[in-house]
Amino acid sequence: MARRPTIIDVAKLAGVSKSTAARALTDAADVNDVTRDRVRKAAAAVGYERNHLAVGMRSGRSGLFGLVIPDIANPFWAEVARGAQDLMAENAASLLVFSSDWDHDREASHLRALRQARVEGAIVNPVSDNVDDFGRFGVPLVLIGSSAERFPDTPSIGSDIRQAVRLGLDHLNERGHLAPALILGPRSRLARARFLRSVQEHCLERDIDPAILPVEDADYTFEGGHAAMGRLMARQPLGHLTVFCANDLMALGALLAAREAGRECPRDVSILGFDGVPSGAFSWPGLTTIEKPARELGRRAAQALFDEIAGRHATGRRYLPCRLIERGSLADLSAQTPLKIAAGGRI
Amino acid sequence: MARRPTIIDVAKLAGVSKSTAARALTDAADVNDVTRDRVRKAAAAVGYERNHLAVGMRSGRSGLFGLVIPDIANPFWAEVARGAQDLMAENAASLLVFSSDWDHDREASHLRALRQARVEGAIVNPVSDNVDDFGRFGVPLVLIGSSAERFPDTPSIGSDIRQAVRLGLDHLNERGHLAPALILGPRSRLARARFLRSVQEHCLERDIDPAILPVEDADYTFEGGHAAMGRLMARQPLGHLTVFCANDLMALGALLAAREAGRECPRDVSILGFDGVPSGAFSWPGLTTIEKPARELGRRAAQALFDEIAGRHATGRRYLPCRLIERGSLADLSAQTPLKIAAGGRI
DNA sequence: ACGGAGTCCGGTAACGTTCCCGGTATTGAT
DNA sequence: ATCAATACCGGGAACGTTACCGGACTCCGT
Repeated sequence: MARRPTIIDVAKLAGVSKSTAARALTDAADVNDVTRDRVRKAAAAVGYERNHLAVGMRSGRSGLFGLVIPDIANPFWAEVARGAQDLMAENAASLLVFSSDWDHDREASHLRALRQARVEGAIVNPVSDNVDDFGRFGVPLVLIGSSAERFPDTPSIGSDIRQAVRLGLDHLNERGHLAPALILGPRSRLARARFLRSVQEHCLERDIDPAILPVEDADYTFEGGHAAMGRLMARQPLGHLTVFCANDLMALGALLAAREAGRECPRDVSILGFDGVPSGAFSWPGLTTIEKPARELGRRAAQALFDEIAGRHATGRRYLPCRLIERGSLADLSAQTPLKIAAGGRI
Repeated sequence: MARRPTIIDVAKLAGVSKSTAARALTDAADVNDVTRDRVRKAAAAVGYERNHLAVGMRSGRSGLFGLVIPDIANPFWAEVARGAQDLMAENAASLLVFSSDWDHDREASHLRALRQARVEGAIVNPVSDNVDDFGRFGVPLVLIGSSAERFPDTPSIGSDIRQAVRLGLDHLNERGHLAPALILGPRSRLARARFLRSVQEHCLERDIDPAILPVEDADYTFEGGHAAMGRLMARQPLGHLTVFCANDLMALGALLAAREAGRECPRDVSILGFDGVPSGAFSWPGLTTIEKPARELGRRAAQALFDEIAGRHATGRRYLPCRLIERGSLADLSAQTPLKIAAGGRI
């Protein structure tokens, strides 16, 4: 188990000083070409590989970055991680990944680990309410996800919920669904408020009273969506039922609830999801949904971090547009019920 | 933008030498309790956080570990990553995550980055055939996944395919499916051979000629499974068709193909998957499958790494058992076709 | 009073790298 | 032949931490 070769070993073999060896290997000036070549050969011969710990120590740049997300096993966050990581690899940087499980203590602990590792920057989906944790992080930070809105002073990136909701509602409208029921997340979550507010705004634009939309609360889980759909069907046992769910998991739960109740999708019920999880492609029918640009979110967050480090401060929040994915969970009601509510009241 | 406080700042404020400060903060002996307390207070006061780069440099232990997998966005590998990362967090270590995209060059590049970061160990799902890359990695290594079998000299962990196949075949048997068709991966993949061999072994145990099992090749994708199922149905247009797929994605593709052909699952076709991806829970019917212990795989790989570092060499390959998840994609044929093939060979 | 054991602390070196500075050799111009 | 400019190289310091060693002090038994 031999010691790993250092630059001194390389220098010795090449017959130069370590300073020259370092210069040669860092493509710096002030080195003769033949010397540089000799050093390169020597480095290859002894199997030298630069010690990034030492480099980081000397230069202050560790080449390390951090990513703290709720759960790397969650497909959305996995995509975000992938995007961030791709950009890191392109820039010869490495990414430390942590899962916080929506737990404040765990988050704090991971942030501490990040600082101790002397990361050059970090991307975080904040679960903590403590602004100080981020304001005084001491390292360039980019927040990501809807919960980042609580920290206006820190640069952040998220998907454009307003645009997404408009996209969904427009699409629903085109297909003749004018007043969909809503299955939302828990009242404590910021994302719920933003989603609901966007729906209300767009309804008003269409002269629809938002108050007529049936709303059910759930908890962003499959089971929650299943139960909420049950309540919705109890409230409206007859006629076509259209539901706009605040995430795909609840939409899939709603889909199952409908089938169990003997109401077939898209014949008797229409379901629109929100997220773009892969599972939506394999349900029956396939889930029509609005896809968040997860991977791009990760890439852009990483890019923002690089920009920040390079001195291009881009504070404030940036929104990335979402995309509609049509599969089969929406009925086309536009023919059979022509403008039932629209221009003023023809049946 | 003040400089980050070092242990010298702490020592100064506490009125001790940096040696004493270091001792106090590392819970070492040879330091008075009141002194230790004073140092702790001082550290908190200046907001000191230990520089892991310097520690790693001095002690040779960086606290960093590496994970190189094909794709962090793939749900199976995301689970593996999560398991590994959980164990890292429990041991105050950090995990560097890389996606190789099944690309040799990318893999090599990531391994180099890992060595330069002076990781204490790495978990790798090998894509490269080059034994040297791993034999001379220079850092404790644990391989993971079926492709690791090519490297018998390096400790590795994988799911127990033989046990998994027996589980699936036994379950199929109990429900009256004696000779399922097979949808396998590409012939180039090692996992295919192992899967097929296990099926053959278990068939022989039951006095079934493996040669009578219809086999179709695909490429582990949804589309591949879809096409393979089409060919299978063309070969056997009548009667109940039972298919054992080598992964869940192909199984879901097969499910769709069956439905498109008007053959209802589980009435007309039965489909058994292999992997345990989340999407299988949301298909219709839910996909009965054999779940690989992905998260546990990650945990155990990390544990093996720690063991290795602690000097407990555990070379050789370890297999983790898989688990059957019953959902709805298998018909129960045991009543209607009582032992049609069993005792001796009537078709 | 003295030696020895024990407790606590400070100085120094070392980890591997890069940067700064000064030194030598070479070149070209006068 | 001399000087200045240039090209190239080596020595040393520094980044922040911990391990090692030795020194100072207290306490106790003789």
